[in-house]
Amino acid sequence: MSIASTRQNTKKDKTQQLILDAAAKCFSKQGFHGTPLKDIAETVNMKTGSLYYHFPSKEMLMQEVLNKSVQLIYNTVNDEVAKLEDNAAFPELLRAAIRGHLIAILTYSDYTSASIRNYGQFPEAVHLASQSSRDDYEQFWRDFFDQAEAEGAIRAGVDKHLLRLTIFGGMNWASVWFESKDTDGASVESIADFQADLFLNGCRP
Amino acid sequence: MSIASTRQNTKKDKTQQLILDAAAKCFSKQGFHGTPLKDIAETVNMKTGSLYYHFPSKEMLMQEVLNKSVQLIYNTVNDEVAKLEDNAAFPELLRAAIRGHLIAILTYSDYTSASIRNYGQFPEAVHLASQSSRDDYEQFWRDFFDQAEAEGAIRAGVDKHLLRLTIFGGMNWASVWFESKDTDGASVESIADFQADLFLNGCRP
DNA sequence: TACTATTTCTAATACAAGTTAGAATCTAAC
DNA sequence: GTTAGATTCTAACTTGTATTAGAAATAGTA
Repeated sequence: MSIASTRQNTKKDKTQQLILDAAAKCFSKQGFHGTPLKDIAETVNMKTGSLYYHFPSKEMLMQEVLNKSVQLIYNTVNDEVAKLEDNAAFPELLRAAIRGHLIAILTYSDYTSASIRNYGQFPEAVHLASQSSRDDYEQFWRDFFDQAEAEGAIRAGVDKHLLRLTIFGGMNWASVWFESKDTDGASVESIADFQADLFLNGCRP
Repeated sequence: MSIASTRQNTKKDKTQQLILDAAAKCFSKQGFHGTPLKDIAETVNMKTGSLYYHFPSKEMLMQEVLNKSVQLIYNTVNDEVAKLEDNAAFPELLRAAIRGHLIAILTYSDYTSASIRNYGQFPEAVHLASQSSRDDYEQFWRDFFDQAEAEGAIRAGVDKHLLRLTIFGGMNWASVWFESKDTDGASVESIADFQADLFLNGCRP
């Protein structure tokens, strides 16, 4: 209802996007409660009150940022997986899914880390508004590991639930440490390859 | 200067601990900026102003919570590792270190998730005050993997830096999802065993 | 140019929150 | 029981912030 459908190129939509971008950037750095609307307004060269012509409340702004974040991640993961051959095996699929998740998280880091870092803290209404999208994405990964297990691609005795949560942790945590290393650090692809390899094969010789 | 030394059993120290506990609980749930002092005061049946008899500012409260959090984690990890035989091999050591980190994170979850979840958001002064402790703990893990590599316990080509960051992610993320599952979910020990096994051997058959 | 709709600004409101000073209360020792 | 010290409360002050209503300005159109 909010991302794909409001893609007209009217001037109004354009400034709405600018405001949303500014909000994502501020929220990601200072948190929801730590960000005054004044900061967001200044980022787009506006006065605070003017924001209300485009958004009904600060909470709604956060809601849009969170929704867009989930959409971006889900779409990117789907894209990366879709690039593979139809008969791709589990290791390739996992590598692609991790790559997609990391690309989204680290490319659109304003949106995703605004969401990931402060998810626990914003109001219940914001949580509820993104619940179904997040459930969909979670289900994607559930199905993914279910199928892998059915194919015998996962070692017996491995708890799929903990597996998914641990992999999520490894990926999402990257949004915390990745940033100061714009050029010198590892590339997103190489991080994805590393993590996929680690989760598949471990670090032992 | 703050944790071990102020362990007298005077009434003053006791209420200071109560306030610190309340602050940790509130901060962990609502974040630093999202927590009014009123909430902390009510948790210990006080009026807001009375807190200032024990703490000079809200920021200092956060600082103490963060410091205690780092200490708790580091100490617990050391304890778990120290329980092992002197000649314990890398897999056992890693399992113990992960167990310690998770025990700390999930047992003292008020303190640790107050710190982990909002670390990026609180004022610079708070960051600086905990910098050295955090550096020490990070160095512990660096040394740990350096030695493992020297012993040939880590597969050639595995990036130790990414390895440490990814393992940290897997562990720290547990502070986000672990909580509603007090009894029905996996125990802390079993989570630690699972994660150690995953990072060591991967999930493939 | 004049008129209308869109967008932004100004200024005020209302309330919440961190902090402080001094009064009030409680505790414990003499 | 009185008194001194420790602890908490009351009541203010100041600042900041989300939100709103209406004025001003801008842009587009006939």
